Order: sequence, then structure tokens, then C-alpha cells
Amino acid sequence: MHPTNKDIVILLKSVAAAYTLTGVNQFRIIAYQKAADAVEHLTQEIYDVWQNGHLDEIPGLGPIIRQHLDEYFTNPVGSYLEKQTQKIPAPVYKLMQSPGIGPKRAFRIVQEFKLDNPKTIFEDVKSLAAKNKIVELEGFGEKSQKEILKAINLYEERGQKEERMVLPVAGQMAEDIIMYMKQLPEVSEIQPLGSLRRKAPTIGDIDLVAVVEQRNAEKVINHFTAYSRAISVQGKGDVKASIMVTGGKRIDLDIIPRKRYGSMLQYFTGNKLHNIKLREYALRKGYSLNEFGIKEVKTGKMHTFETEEAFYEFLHVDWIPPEIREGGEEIKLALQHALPNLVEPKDMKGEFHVHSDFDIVPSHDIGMDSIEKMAKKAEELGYIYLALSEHNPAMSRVDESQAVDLIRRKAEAVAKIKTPVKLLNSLEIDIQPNGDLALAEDAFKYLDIAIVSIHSSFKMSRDDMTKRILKALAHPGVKILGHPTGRQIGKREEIEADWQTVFDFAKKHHIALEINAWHERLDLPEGLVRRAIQNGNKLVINTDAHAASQMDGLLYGVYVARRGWAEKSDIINTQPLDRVMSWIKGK
DNA sequence: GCCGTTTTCGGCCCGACTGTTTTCAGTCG
Repeated sequence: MHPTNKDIVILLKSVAAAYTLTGVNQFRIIAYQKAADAVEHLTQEIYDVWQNGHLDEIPGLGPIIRQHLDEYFTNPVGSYLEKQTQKIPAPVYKLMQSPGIGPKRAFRIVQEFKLDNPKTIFEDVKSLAAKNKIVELEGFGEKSQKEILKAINLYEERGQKEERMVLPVAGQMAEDIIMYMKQLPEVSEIQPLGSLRRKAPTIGDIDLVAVVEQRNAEKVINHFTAYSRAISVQGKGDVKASIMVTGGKRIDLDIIPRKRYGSMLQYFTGNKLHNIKLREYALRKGYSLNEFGIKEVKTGKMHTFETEEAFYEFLHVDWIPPEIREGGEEIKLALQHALPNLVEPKDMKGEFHVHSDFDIVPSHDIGMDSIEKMAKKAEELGYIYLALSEHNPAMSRVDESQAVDLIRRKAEAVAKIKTPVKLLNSLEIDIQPNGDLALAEDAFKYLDIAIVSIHSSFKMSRDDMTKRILKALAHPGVKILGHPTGRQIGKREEIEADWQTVFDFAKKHHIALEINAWHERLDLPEGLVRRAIQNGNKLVINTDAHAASQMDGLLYGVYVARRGWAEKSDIINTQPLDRVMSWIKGK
């Protein structure tokens, strides 16, 4: 098994902890913490990124840590990183995993009581606390003993299976509480920030900021903590509060007067590395940034900002779309007025991957709505074209001539629909393990366009998988590679393939890479979107809808495209019909 | 150890909260 992102996060944090305890340069410790943070918030598996030779694209990982990771991925045994962690007793790292216990307190406890078994560390500490032993340590007291117990219990209860929400779930949760908060006229504005505003594929907790005048603060905070879905109040102060809602998810609320709203938006949108880099830049210019405004370091004069645009403008930095605030090169480009002009939802003019209920005897799940209904929905969305791409007929259920007949009949059914939307007869065809397509050759003449996707044998060697994909793409009828990595967020890993080779081949043959907008796929992942674009590939954004209502979800694909720095011209289904048709015809 | 729109050397984000202390250390986001 390859190390997961979580493994690497723990590894890097452990090295940072070991350095903290052995007393190395504090900035080296911070560098490891930043690196751990970068990996923790990566939306791709770091192992895959490493395998494809692109560790250098991750901001926060410098040459030295990259080299250590390279060694670790090749063979962890005896590697530098492993050796560093071994300098500290293993139970320390275990103990640190409970919230509120950092390296120093964990080390103190382990050392003072000579706890050497990582397997029993939590039990050991609990029984020490029961005997009131921890209170006796210098620097610890009654309350810290209690806090430590609470932290361990919390970790044991649910810390390990901490799950992040997919974007639409988090979005709905935010919308619900925003509606609730807006019942108060004192809340003049309220919006989600953090990873939700940056449209990250998964969301840990929900951050809200509301514009409230100081005299109404108490009332608003009280209203927030009285939310009916709150199962507990985590914290409550004059200007902020935090609740836990059903499902164990946290919602934080900060309130701010109108005149400081801009700096608060910037501060809580993040991400962390973006903020650090912006503040470092500002500091070189003599300014210190915080959530209340911009301070002139020399004079102490404070500037406040009602809008985020004004905040960035003060620093002579172009406003940066939240989706690309990742701590990479966006600040540099914003200074040069060279940010990309990201694709927007309104640019979308159609899509190529929806499943109708036409009974094609499909190999996988069939759609819920008729072709007509899907076309109607496309019309409502203002689309000018739509491709109906059901799964191919199951080879186990129909023979070749029956399959050909089904495709022909579907073409006729599509042609019969009266709609201003240009409908295309398409299919999503399985790529078989040997790279053959699961469709009789004669059927292709009834298709306007074809998507090919992998739906089986996800575990293959990188070489075999790459060959399999190239063989499928070599078929002249193929125009789109569907959900290329096959990942399902939180459920299935990405397949392993040499993406550079796949991208080069796709580019040469004018095959588009899909950004599948289904919220559990979001595939291509944004990191690969960015590389595909830099490589000169074209992409399409598709919903993979199995019901008309799901076609609204194209938005989530647009977010991924934006997070991958895609402009309108990179995305084929932003283009007018004639351009799309000439792409289909292979020009 | 990382990083760069006055630096490839010499700096390094910022504040809140908590607890155990009388001025700070540890942890977190």
C-alpha cells in the first residue's frame, strides 16, 4: 500500500515535533509544519503527484523536503524522515493526535512517567489522570489534566474517522444556517468563507462572517448558539461563536462591523499559505495585515476596508478569485496584473455527458428521465447543444447486432425530439481491461460523438493502465476521455497512469479530457486540470447526470476548472455550436 | 527549510484562547 496523504501529514508533523523537542532552528520546524499543512489540504494524493514527477508544483514543499519525500516514497525503511521521527519515543506522536496536546506537553508526559508503549498510551495517560498524577507536573494543573482527558476521549470517540463533507452537502448546511441567521434584521449581510468560498472539493467545517453593528452583537451571537440543529456550543465570545451541529460538524461565526468587512473576508477566506505569503509581501512594503485592516508598521496607523477589492487594491495587488488563493504564484501574477481570466458558470453553452432512461440495456446504471425531459432541461439552462451519453449496451446481455440496432434506434429517438437545443447521439463506452472498447464497430456510424471511460479493473500497473487508455483513445470515434482518474472522493483512489503521456496523446488526437462535475468525482482533479491546460489540452465539463435535475450540478465542474486555472478558451463546451461541430469532425 | 517586483542571503504572519503564572508558554486556526 502506498502512503496516503494522512500518513505523510503525520510523518511531516512528527518530524516537526521531533525537531521542536531536539531544539533545531525554529524556522526549520515551521517549514515542516507548513509542508504538512500543504499536504493536508492537497486535493490529490501526494503519492500520485510524486509518481508523475510533479512534487515541485506543491507550494510549501521546497527542494530539501521534496528530496526527503522522494527517498521516503522509494523506500521508507531507513530514510531520513523515518530516522528523524525515531529520535523521539513513539507514544509522543500518538498522544499528539488528540486535539490540544502538542509536542511539548506530549513529550513531558511520556518522559516523566516513562510511558513506552504506543499501543496503550491513551489508557496509560487516563489512569495517571485518574490517580491525579498529571496535576503534579510543573506547568500542569487541575484544568490541563481535565483538558487532556477530554481530548483523549474526543479523539477516541470520533477523531479517527473524521470525515470531510463534499461541497454540495457543506453548501446546503451553510445555506440553511444563513437563512436562519437572516431572520434577524440586525444581520445585514452574512456569507460563508474558508474552503467553502474557495470551492474546495471537500469541506471540514463551515466558516461564516456576518456584518453586524457592535450594539447588536450579543443578540446575534445568542441567536446563533440557539440554532435548533446545534448539539453543543463549542465557544461563545463577544464577536465570535462556534457550534457543533448534528453529524459532528462545526460551524464558526464571526461578526464584524461594516467598515471592516473587507479585511475580514480576506482573512477568513485563506487559504493559510496564501495569507502568509500576502502578509510576508505586505511586510516587505511596511504593512502588517490582520482581520481588522492594514496597519502601517512605522506609524501604527490603521486602514480599514469595507470591501475585499479595496483591501487588495491598497496593496497594489489585483483582486484574486478565491478558488486560486492557494499560496502558489497567484500573488506574484496579481502584482503583474497577469492573473488568468477564469471560466465562469455563465460561459457554459451545453454539455456532452447525460444519461437518459432510453432502454439501451446498459452495462451500468440507466438514467431516470426521458430524452425529451433532458432536452427540455438543457433548453431551460440556455444550452445550445446536449449530447446524450448512456452507458453502452451490456455485452453480456445483447449480441453485437442487437447492440448496433439499439444505437440506431436511439439515434432515431434523439432525432425525433423537437427542441431548439442541438442534440447529439452519444455513448459512454467502457474501456475494457485490454483497452478494447465495449461496443461493436458497426455501431459507431450511428454516433455523433463518443466518450470512453474506465469502470472496471481500477488496479493495474501504471504502464498497463497507460497502454490501456492510449489504446482506447486511438479509436477514431472517440472524442472525450470520461472521468479520467476514476476517483470517488472518500471511496476510491485514483487509478495510476502516466498522465503526461495520456495528455500528449489526447492533445495530438484532439480528444478532450473530461472534468466530471459529479460532486463525488470532480475528475479530473484540479491539479491535473492545471497541468493539462499548461500542456495545451482542451477540456469539457460534464455533469454525468442520471436525472434532469442533476444537470444543475455543472457548476461544481466549473469550480474545479477554476481551481485548475482554466479560462473560457480551455473549455470546449463554452464554445458556439459551429466550433464544437468542427472539433467533433476532427479539426 | 523556504522563498524572492528593491534581497539567491537573510529574513521569516498574526491573533485568540487557555492555563498557570505575575509576563509567558503552548496550541490552534
